[in-house]
Parts: sequence; C-alpha cells; structure tokens
Amino acid sequence: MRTVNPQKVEIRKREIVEAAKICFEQRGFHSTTMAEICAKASISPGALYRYFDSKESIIAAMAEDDQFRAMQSFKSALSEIQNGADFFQTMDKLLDDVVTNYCTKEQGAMAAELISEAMRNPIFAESCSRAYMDLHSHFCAILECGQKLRHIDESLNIAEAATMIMASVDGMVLRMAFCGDVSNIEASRWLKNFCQRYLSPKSQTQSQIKNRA
Amino acid sequence: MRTVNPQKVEIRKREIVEAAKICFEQRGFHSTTMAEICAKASISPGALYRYFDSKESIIAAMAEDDQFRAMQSFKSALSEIQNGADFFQTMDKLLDDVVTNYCTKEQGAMAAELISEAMRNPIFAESCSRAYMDLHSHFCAILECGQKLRHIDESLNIAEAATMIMASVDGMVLRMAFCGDVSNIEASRWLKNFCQRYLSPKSQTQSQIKNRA
DNA sequence: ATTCATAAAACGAACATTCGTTCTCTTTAT
DNA sequence: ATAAAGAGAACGAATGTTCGTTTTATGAAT
Repeated sequence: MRTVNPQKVEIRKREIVEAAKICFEQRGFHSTTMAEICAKASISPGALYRYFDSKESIIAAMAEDDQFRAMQSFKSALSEIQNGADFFQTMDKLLDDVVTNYCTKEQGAMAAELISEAMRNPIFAESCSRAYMDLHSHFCAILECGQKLRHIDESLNIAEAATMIMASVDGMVLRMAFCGDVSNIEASRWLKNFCQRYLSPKSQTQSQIKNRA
Repeated sequence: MRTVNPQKVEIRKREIVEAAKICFEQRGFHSTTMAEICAKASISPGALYRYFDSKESIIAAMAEDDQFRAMQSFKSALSEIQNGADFFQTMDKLLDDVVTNYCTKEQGAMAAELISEAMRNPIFAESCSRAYMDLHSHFCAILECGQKLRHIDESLNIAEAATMIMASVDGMVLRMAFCGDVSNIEASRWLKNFCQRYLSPKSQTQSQIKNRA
C-alpha cells in the first residue's frame, strides 16, 4: 500500500504558496481567485484543497514566509555587527538590502494588502504584530551596538529610534510603490542620509536642550 | 412639474459618503456590502444608485474628501509660516494635527486599504499620486521657509527631506494602526524629535563630510 | 388656497454573476 | 491491492446592480 511522503507534500505546498504569491502580487488578495492560483500552480481545486483548507490559510503561509525572510536580513546584520563590523557600513547594507528586496511595486502592494488584511483579521493581526515586534527587538539590539560604539547619540532612546527608522522605511516602501517619483537609488541614499543625521551624536543646541526636557 | 434640487442632491451624496466611510473604516472596502452602506445611510439600493453609479465611485468620492482635508492642514501651516509664525512651532502643530487626526486604527486601516486599492486601479492610482504630489509640493514650500530662517540645514535637499518626513509619518500611522505598541503621545513626541534631529543644522562631522561627497 | 400633472426620489424584490469550497470519480505510486 | 494524489464538474452562498413600481415634492392651472 502507498504511504504519504511528507517531503513531497512540503514541496507541493511551497509550489502552491509561490504560485499564490505571484497572483497576489499582481491582483491582490481579494481579486485573485482560487481558480487563478490553481492555474498558476498547475493543480486542480480538488487537489489544492488537500494541501490548504482555505484561501486564507494560503495567505497566512505566504505571510509567514515573508516574515521569515525579513528576519534573516536582520539576524545577519546583528551577527555581523556583533562580530566587529563597522556600524554604519552594516546599517547601509541592511538598508540596501531592504530597498532592493522590498521597494518594488509588487512588494509595496503586498505590504499594503497585508496590513489591511491584518486590520480585520485578529489572528492574522496577532501574527503580523508579533513578527514586527521580533524585528523591532533585533533592530534595537543592532542600534544598541551602535550606541556603545558612540556612533549613535547617547541621549537617543533606542526603542524610539528603532520604531522611527522602521516606520520610515515602511513609509518609503509604500510611497515608492504607488507613486513612481522616487528611484531605488534615491530611496537608498535618502534613507542612509536620514539614519546618519537622525542617529549621529549632536552638539548641544538650544532646541536639543528644550527637546530633552 | 417637479425640478431637480442640486443642493439637496449634494447633501444626499455627502450623507452617503459619510455612511460609506464609517462602514469602510470598520470592515474595509471589499468586505462592506452595498446593503450595509444603504442601511447606514438609510436609503434603498435603487435610490443610492441614483447618486453613485458604482461602489467604486463611492470609494473615489471618499478618497477625494480625505485628500481635501489633508490638504487643508498643509495649506494652513504654510500660510501660518508665511505670516511669520515660528517654524518649529508650526511643524509641531502640523505633526500634532496629523497624529490626532490620522493615528487611529480606523484611519490606518483606511490608508492601507486606499494604497492597496490604488495599486490595482490605474485611475485611482493617478488621483492618489497627484494628491500626494500636491501635499509634497506644499510641504516643500513649508520646509523652504524653514531653511531660509536657518532652522533647516542648508545642505539638506528640500524635496528629499519632504519625502522622508512624509514617508516617516505614513509609516508611523500604519505601524500604530496594526500594532498597538505606540501611543499617540509617544508618536507625536518621537516624530517631533525626529524632525528636529533630521532637519536642524549640524556641525561638520566625519560622517557628514563623507556623506555629502 | 386647492387641485392636478409630472418628474424626481425612493423602494425593494429579483437578477446575474462570481467564486470559494465540496464531492465524486479517476489516476498513480508503493 | 490499497491508499494517496489529482481532476474537474457542480453547488450554494454572497453580493453588486437593475428594474418595475410606488411615493413625494413641486410648479402651473384653476
């Protein structure tokens, strides 16, 4: 008698997720039909439903994939810096990584789609939120290294800075996606410049003193 | 014989858009049904279709409304500063305005929804893009005033700064919407602090010199 | 002021279509 | 021989839109 092959199942699942991702990027979660995903993955509806029990679970699987990949970038940046790499060089690399991998119209569309999905679905929101927190804490660790090395202003709160920078990157990704007025090269340069100006130690000015009070 | 009353038509249209907005904020564009909008606006489907010829056109009307309101904030800030108001005070006020009016779960959901909608629908994208450009150019004008007054680093490119700040604000709005770890008070303070650090003139440091090259 | 004719405004049941999912049957690998 | 894997037609619920009908407001005529 025939036995189930877990490896082949895993491969098929990944194929389906990949196909779905392409569809979602092109037409969004709501507009892509199961029929389209089936066509792209060369599988029948009946067969597909042996691997995923709903459209939603395909979306969830895809989101987890993305989150995993983003985390990889952060983890490698953190280990680099912990092994003595130059802080700003590592930051620049991380930003370049983000810009090249996420600053496409498709990825931007995806991000917006994911956010609006998370907004309605509590289970989905939980997962996104936790993923974000994870990235945030890793980024905090990176920034703390920078602060120890005196590349980041001592008076700057790390959690605040991490949130601000991540928000800026996200905002830029979305901006670039739906408004073609910024190139990847500009985005990358602007983000680096922003990080440097925002993070680097400053001489005490009137406004600084006022601000810290 | 009876004649059409353009004023009443306008009022009814606005009622419908208001009702739709509440529905959209709660459940998103795709999930809210025409039936729900009809119920909220106390109107029958047949009657509603005398005012808007599709669900999409209601969404478009609502988006225009939002764009108009955002523009008002920017215009008033610009005129304030042109009439001699303190630059950072005006900026702070503008940021407070944004945080109080847009940093809600509902508005965040809305923003994400609008972006993902713009991503598919070219006509919609055009309108959003133009609105964004308008805001951007007004914001540039505001920043130029600040630069003339020496509150903004001379070496900073204004278009770049405007894009960065707007992206940061957008990113923060979205972040706050789907991840409840930042309060309005923090967001407001962090954004102000960010603007000050990012914009204010800096003493020449090594990294600065390197960056400008 | 009252009545009447007419078109605007509203109603709401019904339509047509779309689409996620299921079910039964066939094929295939072990 | 048997169970996994796949196919694809069909189902049924959901929903944007339409259409025939009814109600209501308005301006002209009495």
